[in-house]
Amino acid sequence: MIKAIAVVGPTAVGKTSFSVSLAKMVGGEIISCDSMQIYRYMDIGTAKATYAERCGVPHHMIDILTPDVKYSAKDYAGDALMCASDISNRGRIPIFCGGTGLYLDAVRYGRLEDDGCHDYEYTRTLTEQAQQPGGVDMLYGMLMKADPESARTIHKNNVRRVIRALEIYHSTGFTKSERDVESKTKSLNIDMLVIGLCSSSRDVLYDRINARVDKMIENGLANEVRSLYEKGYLSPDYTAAQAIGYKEMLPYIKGEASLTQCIEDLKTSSRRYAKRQMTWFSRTEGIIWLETDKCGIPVPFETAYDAVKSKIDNFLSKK
RNA sequence: GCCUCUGUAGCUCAGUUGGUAGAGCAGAGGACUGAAAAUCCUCGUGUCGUUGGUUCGAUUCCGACCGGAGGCA
Repeated sequence: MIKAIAVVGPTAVGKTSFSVSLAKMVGGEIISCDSMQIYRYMDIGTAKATYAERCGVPHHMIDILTPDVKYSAKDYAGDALMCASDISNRGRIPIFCGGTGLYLDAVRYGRLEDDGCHDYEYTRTLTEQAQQPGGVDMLYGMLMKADPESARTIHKNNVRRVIRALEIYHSTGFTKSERDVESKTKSLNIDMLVIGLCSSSRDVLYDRINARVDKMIENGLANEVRSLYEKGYLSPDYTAAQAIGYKEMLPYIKGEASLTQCIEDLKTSSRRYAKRQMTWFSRTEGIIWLETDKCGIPVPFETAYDAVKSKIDNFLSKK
């Protein structure tokens, strides 16, 4: 069983600096848990830790793919677990750090074996059917028949998830609900202490987000987006093109919107994203919350660390 | 100076043939097991510019005034 620490929380809350200090404190290495930092050339917009910010602490799962490659939670779970295992074998502590809740859950609870639960031909057909008039209701009707339990928890307008549930049933013969129950009860490969960073107030966090966006612009976000666009990396069907910062800046690069407008949109998207992350992590099992700022000033690491030190010591020493 | 249009939710605007109003966006809350920085769900009382008048009753009709836009001089 691998022992790992995770540092999670909404965007701009201060995960990067906390995790680096923590790594130095406990002798750890960072495993990024971020669906967009895995892509190369997307540095400013994804707020990757700079070389200086890393302070010599090794960072993994960053810059592993070009932005035209599709990646998934399952891929991440496999790759990240290998990293963690390697770090652990070298006698160091793997520290997951990032804001992609699903990826972290995939590491903790996901299934790693490839059991052929994909059928791209099938999902393409369903996606086309969803575009037809009445298609959404038809797909939902199919799901109610195949997997009534999932149908109860998935809203019919959430076409993506309706289709995913249908795909699972179609390609494995098991319903999504059956598989979920199974993965909830299986034994885990990793024991994780999850520390959730949060802000003393919503306003403080939002101020930090807005300021960070302004900083990204200063640091040349527009040029980064332009360069990706020119290389064809922001084609709408790439996962990377969904990244906040890139999709908001694109209208400016294309000359379709003003810079001011795009910056506003980028700030709005980031704030909403932060809210979704907080909702997600508020339901994360065993999470320990830690306030990392007061009145807009980050708390010194030592002060924050003191609040969780005993829990970390306990966790690391228990066999 | 005169004429026309306009003033309704934080923003952009509907609407009420007179019975105190509703969309989109923003905002708030929530869901989430192989696309997740994605996807989806729920939530709408605001001196209807101000002030007089007509009316049982005015945000709606009439007048004046104060903003804004355009036109003529």
